[in-house]
Amino acid sequence: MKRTYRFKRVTKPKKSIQPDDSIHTSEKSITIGARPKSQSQPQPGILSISNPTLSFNELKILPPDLFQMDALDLVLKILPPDFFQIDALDLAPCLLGKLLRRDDVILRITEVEAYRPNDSACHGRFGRTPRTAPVFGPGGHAYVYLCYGLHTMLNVVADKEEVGAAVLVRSCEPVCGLETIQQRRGQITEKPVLLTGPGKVCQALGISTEWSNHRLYTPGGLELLDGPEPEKILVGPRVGIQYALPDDVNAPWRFAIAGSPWISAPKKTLTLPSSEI
DNA sequence: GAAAAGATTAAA
DNA sequence: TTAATCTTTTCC
Repeated sequence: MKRTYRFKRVTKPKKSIQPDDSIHTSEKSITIGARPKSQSQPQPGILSISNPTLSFNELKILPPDLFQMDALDLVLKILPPDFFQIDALDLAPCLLGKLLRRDDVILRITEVEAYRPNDSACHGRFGRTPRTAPVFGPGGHAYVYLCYGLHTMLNVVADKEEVGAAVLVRSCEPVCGLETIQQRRGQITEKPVLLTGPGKVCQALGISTEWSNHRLYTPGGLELLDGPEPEKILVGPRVGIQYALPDDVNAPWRFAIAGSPWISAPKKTLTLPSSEI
């Protein structure tokens, strides 16, 4: 398994980190900006990272070069298998804010839907079939399928083996690798239209159905990483399941980060839970 | 073996 | 609003 470190910013960066700033990495720190070798302490205007935690905002302003380096392993943490082995209804909101990484692309999950056992909208409702077998595997695997013969959908398998539950990733916000995302999407834009919709997320990650059953908790390929927790969460009924039983159609099992523009249509059906109003 | 439908998207 | 597109499941 990949080693994980916790990092902390020990000096304030300049107003913004420039892409051509030099980067120094070592076992215990990442330093960005010109820093004379003779000086043991970071100078003002230099970002130096050493134990513990790099914040999400800091992550976003790091220069692209850093993300092609092994140093990235020092600041991003892969979530362990245990994280996924819970009810899909509990896992779904927990996935908001988490990061999906494949090669130089990192996406922050902004919208999800839970699919569960005894749920007439869940692909597991027909039992274990060649396509849905991963859904019945242990939590933490990917379940990827083709929808309408055109679009691939990425699910995170939830709960214990044999349960048959998963969480659909419906929308994301770009964190790293914008150019690669735009290239794969065939659309040069930074607006939400780039990543709001489950088919778009898969396209941006370059994921096909061959990725179904891939382990998200092992380094390499497609990974699910820890990320900043959202402040408030919106809930609402799931999208595009009119064929299901009324109780399941109405179940509020769709979740999204409140205030985020990176949410797919329809948005009006999402609200703060009654307990927070 | 045939037919219907689908956890969608982009364009008109 | 609709076409595009194809795998899975179900029905005969």
